[in-house]
Amino acid sequence: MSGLESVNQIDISSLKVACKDCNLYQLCLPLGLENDDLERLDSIIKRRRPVKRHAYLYQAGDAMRSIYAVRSGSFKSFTLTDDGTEQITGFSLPGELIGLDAISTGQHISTSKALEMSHVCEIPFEKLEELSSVIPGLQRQLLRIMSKEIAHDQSAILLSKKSAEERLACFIMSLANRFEARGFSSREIHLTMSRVEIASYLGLAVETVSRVFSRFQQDGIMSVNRRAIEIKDMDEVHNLAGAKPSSR
Amino acid sequence: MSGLESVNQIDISSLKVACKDCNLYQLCLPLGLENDDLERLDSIIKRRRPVKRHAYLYQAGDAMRSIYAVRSGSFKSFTLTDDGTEQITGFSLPGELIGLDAISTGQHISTSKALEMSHVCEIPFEKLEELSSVIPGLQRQLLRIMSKEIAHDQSAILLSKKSAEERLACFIMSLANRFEARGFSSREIHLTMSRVEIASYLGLAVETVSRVFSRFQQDGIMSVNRRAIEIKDMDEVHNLAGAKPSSR
DNA sequence: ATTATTTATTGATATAGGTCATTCATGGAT
DNA sequence: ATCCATGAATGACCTATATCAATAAATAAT
Repeated sequence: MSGLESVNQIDISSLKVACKDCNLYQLCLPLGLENDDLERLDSIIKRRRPVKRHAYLYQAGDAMRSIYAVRSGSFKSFTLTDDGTEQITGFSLPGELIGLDAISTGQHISTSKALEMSHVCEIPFEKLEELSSVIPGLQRQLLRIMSKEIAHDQSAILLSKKSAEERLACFIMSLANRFEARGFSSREIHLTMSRVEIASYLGLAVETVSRVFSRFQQDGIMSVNRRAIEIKDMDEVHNLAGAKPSSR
Repeated sequence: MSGLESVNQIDISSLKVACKDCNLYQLCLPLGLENDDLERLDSIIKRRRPVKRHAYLYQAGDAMRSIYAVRSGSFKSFTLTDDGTEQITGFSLPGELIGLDAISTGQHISTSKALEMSHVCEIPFEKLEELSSVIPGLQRQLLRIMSKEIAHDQSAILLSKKSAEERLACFIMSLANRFEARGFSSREIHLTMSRVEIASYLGLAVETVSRVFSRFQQDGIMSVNRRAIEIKDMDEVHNLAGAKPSSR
């Protein structure tokens, strides 16, 4: 297979899938839309483009013109400290929208970077706003998605009150749930992010993340082989994740 | 002044202020709306009601029918652990909307409780949704407010990566900024929440919050007298808040 | 294939912040 | 005015997790 053919294949696979044929339909923005409405939404989606591993979707400070729906792959969102350290605020999976935090200021406040070869649908925000005032179902779904993001972020705020074990269990649990909703196994998880990235997101040291993974494995809760996780005792992960920090 | 008159007064002060006469106009939902549109929004706001100190606006599990705009006073949002400990996820000041996290599920996932005698405007969500598909400016503003909430929550996620001093500085800084936007002093702050509540929000022990406040006072950064804070060195608070956790 | 580089694990030690205990202040109730 | 209950501050001590250091395993580069 030549390089050129390969490029064509990518174009085909990434450009030709309309919302109505997308398997993420019921997780993504088009949920609830039918026929005409769906096609109108489809028509404003400027292009479905591939994003290479480690490529930026946008950077903090960029003007926000579009939001993005992840079609395949995964992304991390982060800000940088003065000394250049990444502060990861979240990970995005297929069907999730990226860039919603920038609507209010019109400028991206965080940077979004692909963790692996990924594809996104670019949705020009101005057109989306216009369209959603004409299509009630679209407005509805946009509000619901944003509300879900708020709810998710608030549960992430609770992380700062939890122990290292609880944090990691919450993280794995969240991934398992999200994978399951996407039709993947919730037991076997392939992590696309490094230990450093997990640690940054959870507010822990890398070494602590490693150690807690090892402990989980020793306790038979999950098997851990670098980025391949297999959850053996889902109930226990659930318990650990749900277990709230001790009170006095 | 008799009790009855007092009640009437409350009714007058809380019921008679239309959005167009509200001093929170430019911070709240009506921003950008004019004349007719503004009055239409005003007409769906079911009632402006007083909420006594320690009274609930809603509780986790309640069906979400309305969202609320704080007119005066302040609120805390929290969930409970198994053992009944409050996990505070945020505080709400005048002009801010409460309940946005419940749109996605239609059920409140957290409880909202007044920290002091407060007033809210109750906005039936169904009607708001209808109205915002007719009034583009309203849709716009609703999206902007939700986006701002997402951005704010994401900055709160960063707390779990910070030291106790940084967390408290961030907290004070956020309050100062929000008060300033509301036309209050950003230097002299009256905290309406207890040390326990601050500690819960920041994921620290009460004692740590006390100690850090004392340290801030010793260092001449602020004067602290129970709930009365006076910021002496705003730059230093800013530095501490902005100072990102050390990297290796 | 071989070497270099990144990523992950594990151990030893240090420390920030938690926990327990006591005292002091404050504001509401009697 | 006095008492009581609650909230806040401070000290002594301990523990969870960070930091430093070394090694191993897995990719990437030559």
